[in-house]
Amino acid sequence: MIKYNPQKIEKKWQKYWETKSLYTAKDFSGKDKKYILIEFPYPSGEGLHMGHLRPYVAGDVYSRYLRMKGCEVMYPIGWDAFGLPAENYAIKNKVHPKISTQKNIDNAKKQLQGWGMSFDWSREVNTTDPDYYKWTQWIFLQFYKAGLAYEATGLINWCPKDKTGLANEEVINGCCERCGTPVEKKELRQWYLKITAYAEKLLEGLKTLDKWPESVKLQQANWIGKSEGATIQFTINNLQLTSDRQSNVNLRPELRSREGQPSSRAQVEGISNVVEVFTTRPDTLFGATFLVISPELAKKWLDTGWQAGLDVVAYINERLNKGEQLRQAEAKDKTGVFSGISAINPANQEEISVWVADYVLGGYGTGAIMAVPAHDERDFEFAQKFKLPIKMVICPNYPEPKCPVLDNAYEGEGYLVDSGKFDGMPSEEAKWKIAEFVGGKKSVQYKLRDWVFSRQRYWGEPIPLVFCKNCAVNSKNQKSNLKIKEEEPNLRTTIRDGEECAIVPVPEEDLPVKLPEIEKYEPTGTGESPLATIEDWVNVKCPKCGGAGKRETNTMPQWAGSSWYYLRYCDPNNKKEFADSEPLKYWLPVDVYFGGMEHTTLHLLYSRFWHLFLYDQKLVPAPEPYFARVQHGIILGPDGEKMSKSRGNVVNPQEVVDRFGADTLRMYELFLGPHEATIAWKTESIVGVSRFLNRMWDFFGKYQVADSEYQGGADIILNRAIKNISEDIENHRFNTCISELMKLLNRIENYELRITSYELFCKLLAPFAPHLAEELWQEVLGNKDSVHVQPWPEYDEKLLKEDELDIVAQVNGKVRDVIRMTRGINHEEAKKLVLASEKIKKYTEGKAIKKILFVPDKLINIVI
RNA sequence: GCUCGGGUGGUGGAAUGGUAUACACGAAGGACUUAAAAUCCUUUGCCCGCAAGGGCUUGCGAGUUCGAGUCUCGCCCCGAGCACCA
Repeated sequence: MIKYNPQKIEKKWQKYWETKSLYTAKDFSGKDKKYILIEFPYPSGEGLHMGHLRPYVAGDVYSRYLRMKGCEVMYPIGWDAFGLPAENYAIKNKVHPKISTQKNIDNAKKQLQGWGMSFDWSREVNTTDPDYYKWTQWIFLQFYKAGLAYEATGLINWCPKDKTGLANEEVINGCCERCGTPVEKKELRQWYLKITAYAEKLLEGLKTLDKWPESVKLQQANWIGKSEGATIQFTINNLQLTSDRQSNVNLRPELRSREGQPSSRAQVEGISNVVEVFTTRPDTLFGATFLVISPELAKKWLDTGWQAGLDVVAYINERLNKGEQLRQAEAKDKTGVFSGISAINPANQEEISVWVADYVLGGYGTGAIMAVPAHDERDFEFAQKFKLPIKMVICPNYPEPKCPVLDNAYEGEGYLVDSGKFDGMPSEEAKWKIAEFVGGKKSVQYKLRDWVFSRQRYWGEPIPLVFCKNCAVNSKNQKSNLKIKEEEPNLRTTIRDGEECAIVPVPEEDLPVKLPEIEKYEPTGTGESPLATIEDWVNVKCPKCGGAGKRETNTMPQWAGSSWYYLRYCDPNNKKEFADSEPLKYWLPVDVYFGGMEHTTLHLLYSRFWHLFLYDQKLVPAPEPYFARVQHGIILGPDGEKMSKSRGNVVNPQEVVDRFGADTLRMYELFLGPHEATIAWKTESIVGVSRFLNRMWDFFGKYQVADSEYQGGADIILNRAIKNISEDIENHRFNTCISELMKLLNRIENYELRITSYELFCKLLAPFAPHLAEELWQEVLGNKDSVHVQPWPEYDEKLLKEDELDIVAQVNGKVRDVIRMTRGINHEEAKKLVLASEKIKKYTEGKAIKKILFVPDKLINIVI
């Protein structure tokens, strides 16, 4: 007998599938469409690794299954090819990223084909292809025109190693998501996408995603972080202003928080100087014994004329200069300083002190809080440290003559005490009553920050905007002189090199704005992009007036191209639009999106945002892009630690392919454990799967054309396998699919089978081990077409059940015997059989039988 | 600290409230072989027992139920995410 030689047969069938275009998806076919998506890879120099294998195999098995079920399946692939590694490689080796990227793509493509992936290569996209990023730029301009892309200067996260700004989502534990370097805060001019405008829609949309894992929805909801409360104003008493500001007190700077959104308003107008705070507990207002403002807000006060004590100024500066990581590390020990200012609690008119402390965040709410130490853990700690009054205003029980002395804050609900006319009121009810009483306004706050969208790096999509001084002047003249009807509604201006410039979007017909060829890719580190040094690219005719303009030199983050790639797959070669509405209508939404947890609050949130925006622009047919999401756990190294080069525990999938073949690799990966679990790779266990495939080969090798008509109980075994495997694939429980296949072989090995049963078994194997199944189907069973276009077997309900089965006999819930009975036996007869059992008699002898429970075709329980 | 997941043999893991430990790895013994590898057969949760057989067992403790790995409550441990968000 010829031995199973995976290397030989796998190459053969991969070529066969390619020439037959077996996996090309047709638009508008009459079949039930299924769009299966995996997160497209970054083509790195290292090639693809285990982290790619897991979702891709899962998606492949599912796609192959659905095709056999008769669906029109699109399982596309592309390349998320912009990004730092290619650029860093270019800096080191003086190779243009375009070239190294192409090399890596070719290599990765070979790998994927070697794994037997049934991707539709005719729809391949590449984010660095100008025909692709033309549309990334075009979508950016739609954001711009809608007022959702804006420029602002603010304190942003800055990675000192990658020398670029980062979005909030890219900071993991105070470190850069890419390189792990501690992130710094830097004051920079940046482009933002106003994702906060979609906070509510992003949150609401989650409720419609029934087929998403709860954990993913929860994580996104937490990240958006909605809180409902009230803003309340406190009057300040004795704010010292510098002499030159004394006469014209107007402390209302264009206050924008560190990421550009409007935040704190320190209104010091006329006689009444006011601090506004946000609280979710207005019911505790009578217990507010001091105010705390964030260093960020304090700094703004300083900048607008507040004359604070030297110690206060020193504290503010010290805190603001501290790195994010250090600030976080010191979080346990509260710091702060008395500002010298006092304020009036609007509920009881008591004078309270105002403090500056960095446990209050500048970028959230108003940047200032009312501190209620009795009912907030953090305020309590601060009050204890600085010996500030702690006044209890909520008691868990009422009426209670005395509230207990607190050794920590009571944050629960209860009844009001010491709160004037509100005494005795339930705290829940008091919330809005007190807020109203002091003229507070309802307010909703989100943790979500606007998305810092510009990067100071070379290898990304140029932001397609031009700055024009001339246009800014023209626009002013138009405005002041003639009231021209055609006034540009969207014309906004910015300051460049100290001069006001109009922001002019590059017209659609001039897109894409291509990345220029360049000598030096090094980031400048100053916050300027390396593109800024290329004079003849930067200097450009203004598309509006034809005068001298300058290009925006920042590029987009890697998340830009990946925020809409799944749309392009629907219509990858469209020259006129990012995708035509008809194929979009046919394919969307993505039916199942396989991917990793690490993207939950990055790509998965960003692309939902883009999609919701495009929906509002009537450019996509539905508000949510992904109908179902399936997340996988990471595969650890054999030592149970995360795979990493420095640890030396990296298992390269290629080694497994070379030794055992792709089918073994695929099946072992699935067999490891539940798809969503984190599991260590165990090289010595692979032989189990390899042995199975070898036995499969031998089993089919015994096949003879002289097939027997009678195959005994094999029909029941096969039918049950069809049912179990189908259900497990539908539920993405791939590990039990593999054990079902193994069980099937174990049970059926010694039967003589009909040819149709061999065929059936082969089809069940096809999604998992596509090469071996094809070999058996065509070469052994002698079929002329591919096994992968055969209809998936259906099971026969009648054949699932055997005529005789084992009924469990219990006494007091403990199994004492197993008795063979005919199917459908009734209570009376089953009872007789059980009571006649010697084993049962032993337990029931001399005891009174209280009752007998009967579960048809399952068990009998005798209670004594 | 808060929010989610989890804790089942030597290991990875299986089990619509109904025979816990399927499937696989490893281990032990045997067959084939000059030998080894490969392959095949047998055993393999723990304890007592020569055996027949019996008892115990899903992190710990309680509860609901005829019956709990599965449901409820409390505790312990592990993993992930967020992290002073007022």
